Amino acid sequence: MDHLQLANAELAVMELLWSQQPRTARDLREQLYTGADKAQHGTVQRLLQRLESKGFVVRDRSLLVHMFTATVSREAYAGSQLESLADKLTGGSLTPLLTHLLDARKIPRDEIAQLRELLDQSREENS
Amino acid sequence: MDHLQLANAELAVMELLWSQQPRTARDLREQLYTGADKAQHGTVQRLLQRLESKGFVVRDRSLLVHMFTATVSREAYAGSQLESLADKLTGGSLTPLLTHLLDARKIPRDEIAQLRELLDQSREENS
DNA sequence: ACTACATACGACACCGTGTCGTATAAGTGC
DNA sequence: GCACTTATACGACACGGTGTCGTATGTAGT
Repeated sequence: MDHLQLANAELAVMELLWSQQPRTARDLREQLYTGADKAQHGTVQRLLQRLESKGFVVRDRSLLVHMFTATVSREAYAGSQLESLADKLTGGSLTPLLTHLLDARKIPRDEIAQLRELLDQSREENS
Repeated sequence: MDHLQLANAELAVMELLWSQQPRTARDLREQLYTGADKAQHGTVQRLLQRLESKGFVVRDRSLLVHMFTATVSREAYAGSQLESLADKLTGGSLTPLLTHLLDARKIPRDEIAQLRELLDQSREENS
């Protein structure tokens, strides 16, 4: 059920849910289309419907106005995307993905430090 | 000119080029469509044309039969994809991308060691 | 019953992709 | 030069995903 992609508009919806949960469709609509010239009632509804069928969102139908909640955290989604990137391009391993960025000095020093810390931490847990 | 995506068939062409350069369109066709039932002459040509216009490939037109070469290495492409993933999902920083995978123990121990080594190496160079 | 607001979903246009067919050009052998 | 082979150029098409809307249907409140 994984490795599915989120399109732009879908991602925008997820961003909102990640920032606050649960939310109503109306709330989402007002946040997404502030210039609410017209009635995008259906658009958001459709997006949510597709997100639901992709498994990224669940809705609480117990109330008249459904409440929507993300089933996947941003970090989990990011991780799965990173995984599928590695699968597609580097046989599943992460190292080659980073190699070029490091060589090209595209990663700031403090980010590198942060990554080192993350890896250290993970080593402790695994011991 | 970056952050462009490669589609499946396009990626397959790039894979071949990455494994050996330069190549002719015919060579690529024979590798891609080994079951060469029909004549995919045009298909590969089209793919190469689009890859060229996306800037992933250059062709040497000096000969009658063009020679095709990738302009981007697999590592560079992988890196740029990783970057755009970070831009889209985590404000450009890489750490959150890895966090979940590490927490979920999805990265084998030796890969972690490999990453640590990579980061150490990069620290030396930057000093 | 009327109104206000929700959901459900068919329908559409748009774009990228993968595919093919055909037109055109360039070289080879006679 | 002519026929033949092989290459490139590119228009055209079907297909799938996306974003959008319109409309039908349902439910609660007054």
